[in-house]
Amino acid sequence: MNPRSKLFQGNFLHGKASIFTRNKQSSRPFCSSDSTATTPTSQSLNIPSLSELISKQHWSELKTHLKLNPTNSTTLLHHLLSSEADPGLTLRYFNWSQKEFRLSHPLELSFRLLHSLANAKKYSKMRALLDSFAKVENFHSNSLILHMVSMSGNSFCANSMIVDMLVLAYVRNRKTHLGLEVFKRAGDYGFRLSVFSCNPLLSGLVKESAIGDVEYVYKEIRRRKIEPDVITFNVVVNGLCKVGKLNKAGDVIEDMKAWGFLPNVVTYNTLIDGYCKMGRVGKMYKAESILKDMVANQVCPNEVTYNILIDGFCKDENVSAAKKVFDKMQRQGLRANVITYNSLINGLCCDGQIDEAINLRNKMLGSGVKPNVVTFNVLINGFCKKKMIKEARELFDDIRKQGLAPNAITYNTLIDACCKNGIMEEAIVLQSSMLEKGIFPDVSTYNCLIAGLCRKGDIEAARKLITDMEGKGLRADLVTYNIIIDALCKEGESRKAARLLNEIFKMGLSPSHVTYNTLMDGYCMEGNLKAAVNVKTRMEKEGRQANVVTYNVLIKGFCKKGKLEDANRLLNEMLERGLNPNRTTYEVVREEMMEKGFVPDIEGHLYNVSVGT
DNA sequence: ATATAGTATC
Repeated sequence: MNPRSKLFQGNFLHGKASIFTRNKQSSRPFCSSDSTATTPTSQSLNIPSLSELISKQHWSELKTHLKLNPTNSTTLLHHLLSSEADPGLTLRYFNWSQKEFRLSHPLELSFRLLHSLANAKKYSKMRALLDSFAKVENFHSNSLILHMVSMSGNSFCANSMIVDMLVLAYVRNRKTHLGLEVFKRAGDYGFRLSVFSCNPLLSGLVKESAIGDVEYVYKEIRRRKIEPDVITFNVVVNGLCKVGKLNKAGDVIEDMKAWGFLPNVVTYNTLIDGYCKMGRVGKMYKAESILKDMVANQVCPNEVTYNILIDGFCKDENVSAAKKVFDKMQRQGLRANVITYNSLINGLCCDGQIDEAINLRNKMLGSGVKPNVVTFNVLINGFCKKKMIKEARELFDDIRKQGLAPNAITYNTLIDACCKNGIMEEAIVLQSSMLEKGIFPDVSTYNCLIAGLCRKGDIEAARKLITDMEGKGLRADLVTYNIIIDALCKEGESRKAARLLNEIFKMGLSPSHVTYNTLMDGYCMEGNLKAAVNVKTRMEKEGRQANVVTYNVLIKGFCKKGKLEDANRLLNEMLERGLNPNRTTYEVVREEMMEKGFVPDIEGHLYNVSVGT
């Protein structure tokens, strides 16, 4: 028996620090575990000759020696780890034996192997081993795992490295929350993590929109004095922007400057995109002022910067401003790419300028930029919005001629158009043809069809389709519920619709703005303004601020009942909260208030909206 | 390892 494993066992069983562990670590959380550590018994095995077989890589011969008793393979691993065996070879034996005998060696041995690989600087082998570990790992508690890591090796550096790589392995295998848990525990042990794990962890948390966790990790990076880099800050800024915490995103940029890091083009682009997508009144003005800041700080805008602004202006229903940015971009010597064209073509389509959109597509072809399936999707959508189904179908047929393939979004767009134009049969045919092409109808496909049936007032058929969909393993999502709620409201069954809110929570979903706004609209149509206002209160209690549509719905409801003073009060409240009135707001006010001789306080502002700023 | 475009519900 070798001294190392004896020490290991004593240490493990009694929870005392061995001479190999630092005093600091003796207070680590102790786990009484299923100690799978086996005491090596070499009597029955001829270790030297087996080691010889491994070094010669005579696997089949080795198999015949070991297969009588597979626990022998673990014993052999023990010996390899305790001897001077080459770690690379031990790793090969480790992988081979696990696969050959369909077993998992004790966790402790995996980590001892990692330590010996670390000593031999075989970092990519460590990553691969941890990656396969993270793939199957679900059941061990991370406190046990960290305990194992710290017990199975004596180098603090190697411990930190292994934990760092473990976080990365979890994140890469889409187990972000396990990665986060290890990150937290690593703090208890004092292990030093690096940007190589922290950045991907942050990025994974941003993708899951776990913004609270992003902020926690960011704080911990500062507290634990982990060296960040520009990317660390950029990811955090992105996370904050995605949930609309734009001021906090600005604070992080100030932090980074104080830390000695200069914001780069990605930092600025991220913040500009944040304002474009989540900003309120004057957001595009703000976006352009960030662009000016960026230039003043000698950071040169790139294609992405301009693409973000073009899309921002288009979504803000200001295509002419988007066109100006498009021209400016080319004057700066930057080439429009497929995303630039797609964004602007989409903007034109949404604005009803389908001919302009086609012209731009031709210009795109002329300048040698190849369209992709998105280009087709936005144009098909443009034609569909104009009820030009024939043209949309022609474009659909062109996709394959261009050597491209339609995707689920292409089909969904067409299916939705058929449903909206009363040709449900066509929609069903398209749905089955997508199956033939190996593109699986998704929840959106069903939502289009369900909405189509609801529009016809056939809620029963819609419910049947939901059952059908769930039979195919697709779960109803929030949009599905919103569609049903809308249908019930339109049938004058707002109370029934309201009961679906509880069902939404039961499904582990949470109602969105659309859900509440739809229900509010239902109550307004029934003339039950009190119930509608209660929905607004409930929504705000759930942490969802009223948006423009909320106000439009309520204002319309109050106007219909002749309560113009109340409608006016809501308009003011909307502006005070920094919300931008849109065309609908304007139309509601024009038609419902002005006609009754009532001039709302914000008429001047609405006038600007109506003519376009 | 970070930033940009397209479908369905109000």
